[in-house]
Amino acid sequence: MRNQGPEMEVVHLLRAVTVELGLHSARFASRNGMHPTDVRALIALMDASRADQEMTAGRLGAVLGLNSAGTTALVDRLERAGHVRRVRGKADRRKVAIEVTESAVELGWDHFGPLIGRAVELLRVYDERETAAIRGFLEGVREAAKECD
Amino acid sequence: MRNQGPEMEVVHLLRAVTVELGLHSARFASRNGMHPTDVRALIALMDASRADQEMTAGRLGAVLGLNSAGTTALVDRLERAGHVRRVRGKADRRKVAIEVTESAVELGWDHFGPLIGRAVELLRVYDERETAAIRGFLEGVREAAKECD
DNA sequence: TCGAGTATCTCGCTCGGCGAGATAATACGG
DNA sequence: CCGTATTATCTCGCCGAGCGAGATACTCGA
Repeated sequence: MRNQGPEMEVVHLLRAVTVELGLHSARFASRNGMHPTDVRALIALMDASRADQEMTAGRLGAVLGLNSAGTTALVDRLERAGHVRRVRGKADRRKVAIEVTESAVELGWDHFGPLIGRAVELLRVYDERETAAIRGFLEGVREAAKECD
Repeated sequence: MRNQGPEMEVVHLLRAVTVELGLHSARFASRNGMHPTDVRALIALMDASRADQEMTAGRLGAVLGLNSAGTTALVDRLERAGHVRRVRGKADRRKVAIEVTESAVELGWDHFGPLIGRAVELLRVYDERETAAIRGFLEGVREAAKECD
């Protein structure tokens, strides 16, 4: 029942990929004296900056599943390491916007750039229908993971 | 330079999938009073059992990147929760083989089964060439993550 | 202006993981 | 066989990430 069609091989492969990508992030973390949570925080911050919306301390904690105390400690760590700046909200001065520093972006690019480059190379060999299949499968899994709660 | 061809969209999508799968594991962990590391340990143990090779305490710690003290604490936690059994090695009595209990397997299947089922469904709609593309891309990314260290 | 609401921070604590070293079992040269 | 080096795991003491509770600082509606 819980056994292998040929599809299960791909499912295990996807899981292996997530494990390997997790280890890749962990190497980045330990090389820079950071913890897994700090890396997740930087990724969330860069995502927000790419979407051109400001990330406050509270929203960051919510995304990472931390409470306010843990979030403060996290931002303290990142700020002490120079990866992040606290900027008091101009409109609402209770809020604290968190901005990644240029040095943190460089650091991240140095580590993740080569991997991203190779992934992009991989995609070049596929035609439109194959690329659509890859995109469709990934989107489907993302939705499924969101909904199977 | 570090900007968007249409390929970058797929790369970001893959990253989003790993984030979502991570959150799915985290839900499993918190629902069962476990920590992320405990879930990773159970996955490693089930992988080993699927490959029909015994997992010792030391090997488990190495896979997870824990030292011996942390590994002992981890196995203590899992054993206390009834997810795992310690079995002294028969050939080499220094070694301690770790076996997942049937109840842990059931627990894992209850949580991950639906997601796996939906992923398998997704794959059914693709023909052989599309499936090969998905497999090829995932294998390529796995290799790239391993090699970009 | 006052009080309710909201965003962040401080304090004290728990517990996962680490380093160092103890213990137990095996391997191996003499 | 015996003693010593080696290997696998465990024990002890400590550090630090993250939590709960409550303090602080700011905003907004009445």
